[in-house]
Amino acid sequence: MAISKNELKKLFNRDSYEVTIFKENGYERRKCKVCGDYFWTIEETDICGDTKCVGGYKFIGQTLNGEWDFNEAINRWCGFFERHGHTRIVEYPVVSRWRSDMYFTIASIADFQPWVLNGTIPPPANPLVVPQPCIRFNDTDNIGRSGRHLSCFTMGGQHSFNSEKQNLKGYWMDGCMELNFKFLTEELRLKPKEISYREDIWAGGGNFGPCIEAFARGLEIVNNVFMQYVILPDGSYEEMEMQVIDVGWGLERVAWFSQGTPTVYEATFGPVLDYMKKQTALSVDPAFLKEYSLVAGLLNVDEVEDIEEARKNVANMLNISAEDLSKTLGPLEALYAIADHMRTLVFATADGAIPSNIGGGYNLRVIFRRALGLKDLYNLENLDLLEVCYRHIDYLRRTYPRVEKAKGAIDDIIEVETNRYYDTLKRGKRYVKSLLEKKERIDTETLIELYESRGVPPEMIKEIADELGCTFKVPGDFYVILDEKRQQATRIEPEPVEVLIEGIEALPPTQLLYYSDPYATTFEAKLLKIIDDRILILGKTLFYPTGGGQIHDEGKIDDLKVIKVDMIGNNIIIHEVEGDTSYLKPGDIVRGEIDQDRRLALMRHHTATHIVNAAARMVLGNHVWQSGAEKRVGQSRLDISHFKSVSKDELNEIEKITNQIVMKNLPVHTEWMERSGAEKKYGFSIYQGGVVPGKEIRIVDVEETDVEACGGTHLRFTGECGPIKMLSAKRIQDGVVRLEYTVGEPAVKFIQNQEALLDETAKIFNVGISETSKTVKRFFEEWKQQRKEIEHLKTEIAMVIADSLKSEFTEVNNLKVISKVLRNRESEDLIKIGNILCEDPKTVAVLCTTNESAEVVVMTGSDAQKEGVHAGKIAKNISKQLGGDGGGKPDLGQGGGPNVDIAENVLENVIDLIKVTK
RNA sequence: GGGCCCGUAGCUCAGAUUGGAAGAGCGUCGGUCUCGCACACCGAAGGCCGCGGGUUCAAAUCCCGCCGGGUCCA
Repeated sequence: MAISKNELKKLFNRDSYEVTIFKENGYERRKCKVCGDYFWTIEETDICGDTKCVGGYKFIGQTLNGEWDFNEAINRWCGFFERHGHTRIVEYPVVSRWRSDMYFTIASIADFQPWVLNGTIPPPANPLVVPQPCIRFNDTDNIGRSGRHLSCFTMGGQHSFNSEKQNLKGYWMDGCMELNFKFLTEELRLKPKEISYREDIWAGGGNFGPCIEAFARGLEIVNNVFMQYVILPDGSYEEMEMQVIDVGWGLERVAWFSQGTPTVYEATFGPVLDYMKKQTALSVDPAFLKEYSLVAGLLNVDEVEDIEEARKNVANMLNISAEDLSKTLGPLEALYAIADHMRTLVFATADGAIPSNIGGGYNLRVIFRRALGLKDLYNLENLDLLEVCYRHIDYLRRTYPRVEKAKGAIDDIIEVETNRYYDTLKRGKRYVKSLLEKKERIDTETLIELYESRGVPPEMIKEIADELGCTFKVPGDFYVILDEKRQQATRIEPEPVEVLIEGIEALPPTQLLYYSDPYATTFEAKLLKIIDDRILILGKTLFYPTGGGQIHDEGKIDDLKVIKVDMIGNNIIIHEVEGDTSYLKPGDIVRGEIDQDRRLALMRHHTATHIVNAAARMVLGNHVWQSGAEKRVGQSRLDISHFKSVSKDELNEIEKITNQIVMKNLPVHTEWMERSGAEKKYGFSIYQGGVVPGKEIRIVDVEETDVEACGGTHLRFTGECGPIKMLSAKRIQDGVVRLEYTVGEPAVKFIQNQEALLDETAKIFNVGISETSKTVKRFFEEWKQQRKEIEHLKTEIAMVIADSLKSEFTEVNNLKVISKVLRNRESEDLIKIGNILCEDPKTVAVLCTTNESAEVVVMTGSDAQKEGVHAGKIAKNISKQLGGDGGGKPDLGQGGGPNVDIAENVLENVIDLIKVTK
């Protein structure tokens, strides 16, 4: 960002922050003597109220409002704002499929980005509140230990939108702070003097604005953010057209504050944590826990350099050693973390995310493995993670009924992931053990390889080394080196070059004829523009452009062949044609005709894709989401999220169901709908294909089967698909399975081809098709059998030949040199013969066989080697003479060359050679 | 989306840098021992070195592509 926070601060002064509620209640502006920030208070104090500044939490053990549990906190909070003119909207999924720039919903405002904030569509209500479950993975190390960090939390989004252009009029700072004050005093029953408000700046995503943090009893309860300015590319800034109140209440935190429990976890996980404590028979002295939690607010890796260091300080304050502190709290912190991690997994699974090694799935895998690791570290055998998930579901569904959807897959996911984790551990341990036993030095390079490729952290190596009694020290800079390596690896990818064709901005959007009648083949249209003599832009068109995973139509415009169709800019379709366009000029009426066979094939594949998607969900479970697709003429593919490979049986089942849907001949309805209306009616599962831009979206509804937002061309009835033949299911990534299939005529052709292959195979063996596999198996077995027999026979032949050669030696320097050219043998045979000959240690065997080329094997007995005869060198020399090359070791040399004819001659001179090459 | 690692006997893996005879341990089967079993000892069987190309006289080994699995990160 071009402007620093300090520079931004200068833009706002006392007047920027003094809202009506401050004036009315006599709040005065003061400067905090600890942090130096300005804040507003009624009290005679010069400390702002932040946890750090007041020296820890002051609300633990106190309640004011009747102890709201998690669900009640949400209802109370929503209820308050509903009574004060807000509409409560249904929360969005935690998996942010409507956005391509993030995997998980990280804040309530994300629900409205980009479509609402950029003015494409109006907000669903104004002002509104939404209890939005969010997932963040940036503080995982703190979870369980800080007492307040969570990987999944509910952000109570309080939003008010202001835009003249769109005629949106909500409240701004005065109204916001009034509501804030009211909630804190009337609902949470805080006294006005207990509340202090700190001035700050909020900046993010190219926007910034003032914000006011509310503190009470040593806890920041909420940050009121006012999105007001946008930063321009040149570093300057201007007022946003749409100004938004973005207040994100941490509703877990509200529940915590209301109950005054030692940590946020007790307040949030309710019965789940009780169950976990009971299962593990874990208890910590409540008095100690309270004392600890009062100062635990100071533990925060963000603001304290080193969490270990911070813990030492806390231990000091409690008058115990850091080790004792860890020992006492470790297991409890593990429970907290496990509870948090499983809750995140529940939410994510309910919305269709899956642990994997890619994308957001990796974060899920990491936290799940962290949970398993903690469970093992503290020997929490009686803790059944699946049961923890079920209890979370049971508790959460009171507010979020949709978490029930996690039930379908979470048992399988946990089983698969658990096995994977322990398999990896086992493999890693075995490997490290073998390294250590071989007494190999484990240098930093090996450490990095172990970590990055085998998932073995250095700490584990240390553990294994200790077990084996080896010495091993984890280099202190290990993670630093890793970091550096990563920074080197991260290159900034070049922005995709925007294809901007000059002069098209002025053109109106092309009228899309393919939607009104996808079966139409000809049309007439006015030519608006010709670019580079090959790109035509028409006023309207039947040609479908590449998009939404469906490739473009082909056909003719007049007599020009259309080879490519794309949509650019503001819904303008460009046709790339082949041929002479010189006769055309803008304003001409042209006649278009699309290739109907191709279009129909594409429609069959597209409608079939929706059917396959639905069938996959039926067979594999509701966690299945589309994660990519490509619809072509001959065959198509659909990538789905699934946590293991799809078996052949499952694929067959999918194939069966898809064809049943086809045979039912269900109607396919298409309809344009307003975005939020469609979301309300069908839910977020309509975004199977990912991001769909625009105010209005097109809904494709395959009756009783599948509803998706989709811009493709579709059939009227499923029966028109014809046969759907599933071709394959491959796991292209962990967590993603690619289904390939073909539809209609190409499906028939494929089946016929398969049959032909089988026929051909059966014919070779001269058996019926039903006998083929049996026969092939028998042939393969026999082939192996006979190969072995040949092997034995070769050995016997070698013995015979060796026997006959034994006496054919020439004595040189007390060595027995045997050289012989054999016909039609293999070097393998020569080695066998040589082996027998060299049982006599004085032997030097030089053997050659001639087929299309000559192969040479030279072998030496032990005495010959002692004399310095080098088989490899001799083989090399001979092979070179034969026009090739060779080499080898002192006892065995091999080589060969193409000059078969002179083999005899070359070997005749071998004796001289031995003398020379000694 | 990017990077890295691994596919060799039923299982777990060596061999790969430096191309030159496919190995070990466990398991299986047989034998010795025993009334019998286990142990111990002796022996044997068991390999399209993931698949397909390329380089080479020669590839488990080097290069390219594919398939299957694993792992670290944005």
